Amino acid sequence: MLSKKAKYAIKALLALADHEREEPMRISDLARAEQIPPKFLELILLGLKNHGILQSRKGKGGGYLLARDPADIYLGQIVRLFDGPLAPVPCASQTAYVRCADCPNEAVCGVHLAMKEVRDATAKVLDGTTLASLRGQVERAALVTTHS
Amino acid sequence: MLSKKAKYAIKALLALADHEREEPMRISDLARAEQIPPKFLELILLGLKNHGILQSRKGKGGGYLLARDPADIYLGQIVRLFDGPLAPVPCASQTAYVRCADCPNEAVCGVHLAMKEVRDATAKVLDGTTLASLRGQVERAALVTTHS
DNA sequence: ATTTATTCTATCGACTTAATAGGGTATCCT
DNA sequence: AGGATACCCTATTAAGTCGATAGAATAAAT
Repeated sequence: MLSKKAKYAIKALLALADHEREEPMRISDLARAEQIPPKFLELILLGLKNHGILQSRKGKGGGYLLARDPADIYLGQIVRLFDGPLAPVPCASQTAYVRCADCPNEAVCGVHLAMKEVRDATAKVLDGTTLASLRGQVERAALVTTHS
Repeated sequence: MLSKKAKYAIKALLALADHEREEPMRISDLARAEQIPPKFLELILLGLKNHGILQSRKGKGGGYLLARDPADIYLGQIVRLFDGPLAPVPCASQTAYVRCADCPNEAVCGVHLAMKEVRDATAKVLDGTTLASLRGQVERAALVTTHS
């Protein structure tokens, strides 16, 4: 399950990617636009900032803006930040591997083998999708919808 | 995250697939072999039985056995049974679709688009893996390990 | 200085998960 | 018949996580 935090984070980032660069957006405006509880969004944006994904400016005219090019912000990083490793089990994680205490030989563990495939498939999608590419997908989908 | 229930279920089912067919296994033996708390495993096997995946026999010489051929038991069904839909968000689920209350147009929602890809990738793996095929993978992995 | 807007810490209730307890019921064997 | 065996079922609990809110502190602009 994707947490609300991760979901809200992606929505907010997409909105920021759509917004003019170098032009900060306020928490309250973002919250209203994306239907997110403002104080909750506050926490999320702060987390994104502390991980170098967002920049912030305080005071009048301040707010949040992307710290990097949208083509350099991967969904995989966002999801891992809020929800932890992509792998369904720790022993199948590439970025946060933890051995199973009980498992005598992970190389011949059915659960391990199957879940490693799941984690690879998930990582292929999320580490292959950037804010920019996702924005492109949304635009193309909007065109299709309009034409019908 | 894969729950312990789902993890234990897969382990137990694999053990049953390895075991001679028509020959029941006791909860206590399965629990010892797979390092699972016996009373917890009891609950899990009962669930599998109530969904037609296992059969049971009571009394002396009783226990649990597979209700179908291992080639007809899909990991996707097991995981869904214990952990719910594979999709990270309800609006991306094929088997348990639920619309997002706040989302005005899901066709152009970035989260929806990305998570649908994740769910499809996950489903491709889990609905493409059976107890029999997984058993095969484990066997092949065991050969490789032995040869080195 | 005052306004604006982010920063930080603490807290809350609701829900879920992993596990255990304990009695009930069906079946087999002698 | 009757005990032993082993599954069946419901309830409970302790711990942890999640979504959300509160409120004061800090920094920047005018």
